[in-house]
Amino acid sequence: MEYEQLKLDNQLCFRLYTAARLTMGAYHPYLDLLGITYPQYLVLLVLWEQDKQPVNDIAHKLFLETNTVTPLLQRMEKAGLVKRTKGKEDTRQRIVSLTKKGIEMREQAKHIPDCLSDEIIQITGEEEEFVRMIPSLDKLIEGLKHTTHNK
Amino acid sequence: MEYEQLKLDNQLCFRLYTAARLTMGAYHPYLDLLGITYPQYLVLLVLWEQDKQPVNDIAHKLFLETNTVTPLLQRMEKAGLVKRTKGKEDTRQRIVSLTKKGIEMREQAKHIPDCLSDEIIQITGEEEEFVRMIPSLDKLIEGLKHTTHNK
DNA sequence: CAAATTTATATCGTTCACGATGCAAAAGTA
DNA sequence: TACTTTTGCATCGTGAACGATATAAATTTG
Repeated sequence: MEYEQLKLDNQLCFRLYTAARLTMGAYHPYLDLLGITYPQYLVLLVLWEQDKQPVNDIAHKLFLETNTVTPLLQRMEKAGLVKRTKGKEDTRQRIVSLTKKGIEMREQAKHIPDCLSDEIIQITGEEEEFVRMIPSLDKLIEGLKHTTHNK
Repeated sequence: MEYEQLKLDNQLCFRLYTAARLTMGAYHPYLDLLGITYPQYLVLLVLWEQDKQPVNDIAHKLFLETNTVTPLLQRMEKAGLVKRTKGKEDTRQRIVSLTKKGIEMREQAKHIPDCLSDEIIQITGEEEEFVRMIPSLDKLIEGLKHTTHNK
């Protein structure tokens, strides 16, 4: 049993990695209709809650690096979802704001979370159990932020 | 409250996505010492449990597509961790086997899971709570496999 | 057995994710 | 005020992830 810990079956991270990918897969049909990807959907969630934010704020809320978010925003700008303007007080900043198209997409996206819940319930007969993981996941995320590499 | 469901705070998938990325980040310092990435580590876990498997079996165990795993294996072959030989009964198959270097790495990787557990415990004062998520994650993953897009 | 279909893997193009690095503007310091 | 450091964002290179497509070998069918 010397290598027992190295079995895939014993690994939490592998579950998170897999569950995250498959969940994003489940979003795919809905996001395809809107012509956006899951990370782009996340950016929209952030902007729908509060429009006109600098790149840094968006990256921080998504726990991503700015060098991931910048090209993401460039693609979204090319797709006509957002526009990026120079900051006024701090000209280093790029303020990201929603276009008309980006604002209107909220209405079409409104039902996605419920669609997904329904699908999960229909397939697994469960929902409560998964929602109950949220506080644990938040605690884990909060802890992982203070890991050597994630600081 | 019309858009309440579209808040980042209410999204399970966002937690999974973030937790998975940050957990992989926590593995980073350990895997760097071995010169491998997290997905490469997963492939090694699979091969350490059973050497000499076709690409398809590896992909299936990791819930990945073969067009993700093939380039991954090519990089691992270039790094001298595995070799890929033509299958004998079925010549379409590529049998992936560990090299000496790949076999020996198991010894160096042996303590990684415990190192990570210790780190999590030290930071969050918790471990049980996260381990308790595993059955729920497995149930979720099993369900998600039967989603339209993940079939 | 020959033709059609399926299967195993590979290749290509696009989008993330992120380390390393660069650059200009802002902030701090002498 | 001149100089140094920090900050905000961008660019580049590498490694995933995956859809679409290609190709050859196996399997099924007629």
